Amino acid sequence: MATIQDVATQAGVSVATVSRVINESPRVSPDARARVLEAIGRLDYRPNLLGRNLRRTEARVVLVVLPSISNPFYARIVEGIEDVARVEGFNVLLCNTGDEAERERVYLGMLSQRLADGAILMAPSLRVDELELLCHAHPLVQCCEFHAGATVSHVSVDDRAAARDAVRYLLSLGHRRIALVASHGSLVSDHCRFDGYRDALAEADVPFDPELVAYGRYDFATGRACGDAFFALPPPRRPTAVFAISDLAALGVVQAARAAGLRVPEDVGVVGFDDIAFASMVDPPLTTIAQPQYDLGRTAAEILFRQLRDPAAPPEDRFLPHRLVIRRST
Amino acid sequence: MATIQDVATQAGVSVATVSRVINESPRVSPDARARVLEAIGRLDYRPNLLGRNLRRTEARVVLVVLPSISNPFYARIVEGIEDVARVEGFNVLLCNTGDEAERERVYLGMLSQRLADGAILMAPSLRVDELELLCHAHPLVQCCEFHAGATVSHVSVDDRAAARDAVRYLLSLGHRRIALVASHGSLVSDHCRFDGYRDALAEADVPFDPELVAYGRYDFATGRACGDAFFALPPPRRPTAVFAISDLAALGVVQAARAAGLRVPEDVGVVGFDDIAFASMVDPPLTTIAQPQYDLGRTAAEILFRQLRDPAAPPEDRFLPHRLVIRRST
DNA sequence: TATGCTCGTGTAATCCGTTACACGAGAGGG
DNA sequence: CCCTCTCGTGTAACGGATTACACGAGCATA
Repeated sequence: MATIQDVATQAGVSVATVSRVINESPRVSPDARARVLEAIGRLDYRPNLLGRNLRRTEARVVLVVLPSISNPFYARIVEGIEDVARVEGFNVLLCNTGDEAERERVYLGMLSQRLADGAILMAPSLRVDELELLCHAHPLVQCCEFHAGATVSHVSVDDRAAARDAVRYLLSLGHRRIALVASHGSLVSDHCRFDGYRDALAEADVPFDPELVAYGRYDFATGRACGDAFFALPPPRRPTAVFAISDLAALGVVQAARAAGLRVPEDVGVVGFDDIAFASMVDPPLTTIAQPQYDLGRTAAEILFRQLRDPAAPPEDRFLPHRLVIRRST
Repeated sequence: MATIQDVATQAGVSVATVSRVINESPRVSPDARARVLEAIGRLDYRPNLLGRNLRRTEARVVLVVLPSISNPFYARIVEGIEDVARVEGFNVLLCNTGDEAERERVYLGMLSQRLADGAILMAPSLRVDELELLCHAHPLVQCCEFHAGATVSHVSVDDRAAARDAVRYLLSLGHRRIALVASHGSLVSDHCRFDGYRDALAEADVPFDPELVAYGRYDFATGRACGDAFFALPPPRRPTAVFAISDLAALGVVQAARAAGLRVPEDVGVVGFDDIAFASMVDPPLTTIAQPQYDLGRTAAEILFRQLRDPAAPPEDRFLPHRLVIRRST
């Protein structure tokens, strides 16, 4: 593989001049530039970026840390991040943590090892203090999920308002027994969506009934299990509608309803959260709170690059608008 | 940020000794080792991997090139690749090409720029000659899709046999008007699945009817459009079953059937391909050909690392077993 | 003609580890 | 007591680029 030295020799100039041509410095005579370009072409020279990166102390890589890329909700966000990163000349390194804090730590260690310049965290399993420490040393952005109170940039929808909108809508359809598939992790969306649910009930003077809240994760199995529990309740206590913390969980609820011999939406209404592509592919198409996934990704990346350019920039908290998408599951 | 020199000074040894400790060379006295480890701890030293990588001329990165991570079929494969890469100490760089050959070229350029050591291609849009050229210079594995005849390693299921099994199964249910949602790209799965379809029809002496084949891509919209066309046919000509080239397309077909007032599976049977997680979450759960996605990823990675260790290793062609998963859409 | 610019270019230091080679000390054998 | 080995360690070259600094040439100004 040709090196910059080979090009220099071939073109009859010094390595400095070759480097200047590559980096489009104006201080190169047209003549020298032509000879260098010619040599580069002849030798099929491509700069060794390991050398450049070492010299510049940058990797031009951003970490995208998430529990699992198999969750289609993240996939679309990643595309938003990638599109911004590409125009900035950065690469996206995918970091599946499987929700293990230790794997997350290993990946984030790449920052201090200089293999990455910044990171976007989707659902941090790190403790707040670790996060804070880290963000003093490296550009960091939380996307969608975040630790409330941490002085780390973040971008997300207003989860509380979004959940409130979803439940208000169910109330407006006349539902009074509205169940919630929730999660009690340490992330804001867990709390906020729960709070939004209670907000809406309180507004409508519908008493909160703990029997109508089941906890789990954000996946299909959780929805199925919670749904099974809800629909096992005898008719007066059984919910007539379910608000699920994610579309995946909502799909599980729909399946549980069918298994219990209930029709959606006639016997039970279901609302999801996220608006993944699948929400509109299934039958019945899912009513859900749409998160602007692609824009969440883009925005997170934009904030990250701002911090990369100006390390002194203060952390930003950005909220993007959500949207209630009414389909046929309600 | 501390460098190896700082550690050396702090520990009262030379940088060589520090390096030996880090790389677990046996030629270090227990005493020196202890002092070095102590200094590393005190300074919170982490080796700058840019320096190491330059010296070793490796990036410890594998490229995973695919059209779109939003397709859940790929997501699971990526996890298989990642799990193997992690134990090898490699990172996975995600390369969404959006099916643009140019973007694919840019990403693969990272190989010659030393930012990556090898690549796994999911659905190459490069020409065969480019591929061949590339694989002489760098370890390369094609996963799932591949250019037939290219002397580049690959791992996939036997697409032709798989499609044959799917159609045989529909025939065994008594279907005679079996439609196919196909694709006419240059990839093998396009051809092979088509061939398998014809194989099965021929075996059963069912005449091939071009009216029952529609072409598109692998996505939901394709399935919907092709399904709409099929179900617009008047009853004697209308298919009683559809075999779709992917689960996503099958989902589109199911939606089209519903839109046409047809019940699945009573009026029309649908079989997909891939067995993505969603196939079992929808209603009716999809009968499909399961590809061992995770293992496809693992195997591709294993072949890649074999080639990385021994660049002279001959290309491998590996076929993994598929499986007909019968659910309720047939 | 001397002075001071600008311009183009080259030399060499630098980024940070890794490792070939050299060297001195101590052990063991003859 | 000398020779040979092994062991632990250090020095310095090296990987491939970037860039501060220096320098000579050419030109304009005084």
